[in-house]
Amino acid sequence: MELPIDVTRRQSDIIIEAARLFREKGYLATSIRDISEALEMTSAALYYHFKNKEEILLAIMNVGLDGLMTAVTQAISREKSIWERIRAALEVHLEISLTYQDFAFVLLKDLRHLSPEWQGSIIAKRDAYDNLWDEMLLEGREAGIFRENVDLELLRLMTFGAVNLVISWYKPSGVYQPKEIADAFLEFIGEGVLTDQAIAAYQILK
Amino acid sequence: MELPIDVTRRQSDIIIEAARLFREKGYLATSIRDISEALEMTSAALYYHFKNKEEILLAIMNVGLDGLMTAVTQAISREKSIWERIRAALEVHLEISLTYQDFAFVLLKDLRHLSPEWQGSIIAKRDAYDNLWDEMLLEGREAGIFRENVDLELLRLMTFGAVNLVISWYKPSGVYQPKEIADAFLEFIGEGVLTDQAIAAYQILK
DNA sequence: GTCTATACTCTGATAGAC
DNA sequence: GTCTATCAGAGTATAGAC
Repeated sequence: MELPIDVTRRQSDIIIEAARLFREKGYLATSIRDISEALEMTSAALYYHFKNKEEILLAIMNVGLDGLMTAVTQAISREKSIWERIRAALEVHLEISLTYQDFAFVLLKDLRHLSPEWQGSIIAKRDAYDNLWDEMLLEGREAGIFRENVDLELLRLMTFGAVNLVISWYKPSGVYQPKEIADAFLEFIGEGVLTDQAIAAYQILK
Repeated sequence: MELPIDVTRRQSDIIIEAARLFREKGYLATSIRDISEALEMTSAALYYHFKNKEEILLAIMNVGLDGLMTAVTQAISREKSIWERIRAALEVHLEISLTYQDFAFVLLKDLRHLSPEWQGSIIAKRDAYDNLWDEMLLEGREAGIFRENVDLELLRLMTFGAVNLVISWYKPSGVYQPKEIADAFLEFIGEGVLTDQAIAAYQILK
């Protein structure tokens, strides 16, 4: 697994293992010793690579958000129509969230364990990602994809909410792949929010 | 606030205050001293009322689940048609979850901090509640309320998922009341899962 | 970069007086 | 039923040798 930011090889090992443990046991329930033992090093050695436990949490969150933002931005830029951009964004969002489940999980659950200053920096990054979606959904509405009465912020929240639900079931070994789940999801919410015109277009694309 | 199970007055105080703190700071981040100081007593005094910290968590979960089960069961028994029973169950589920938010929150987030044995007892109780819903939704499908292709377990999961989303925004001081939110939710998912016949019936009932 | 050793703090929990 | 006093253990983090 390659991490998208400027960290040393050893830092990257620590981030990946810590994310796994934070997900498995929770941030507070995971001790510095748990992490170091899983990496077959002493707890003191960890402090050479990170200033403290909180900085490991911060690194996990930054890696997770940067990875998601980069992947979704790239996916969007490859598509021409707004409909295809939304579909691709959903698929890649799901794919990244499911592939890097530990990061997605920590991002969702452990913001409160960051000090207020760091919390602010992560929230700002998350807001930028949310904005990307809101702009895309707005463009979608202007293009007549969504019914007039659909609240777009609510739609984004429900979309992310559904994705988070999926994270709690999904096993990488299972039969469903992110693309299939994204399609099933579009189908499920489809009749509720999409216009007849959009549904017809979707049938053609499949 | 009256608690529905057999606890002393002081135990009830502790349960309510602990639930508030567990929600605010998290179970592990809340110390026995935090709870006792909030109640203006010493940490040792707490141990007269509960054997240990875990038993407080268990009591919160039992109170929360019993309260939900009782309220929803009663609401269902008051309604005649399956459609009205489902609508009433949704409304009361929301109302209880929003009125006793601390309990709902702890129930959702802190199961992992219970020892395996206690976890089993809470999961069994939760399964009984889920079953109540599944039976009701099944009856609804047999009565022709839901489209044939709707997966009922998925519907329940998405319903609870949406409710959980609401819990994270809802402020009791706000303008929206549980009944209004339940109606808005029915409207939102309505066109996706309900049959035309059910929608028509719903319009009449409003 | 990693180790040993250790300082310091906070935690859950108990004993025993009142 | 609540208190004072206290303990054992675990937690984060650091100092300094290699």
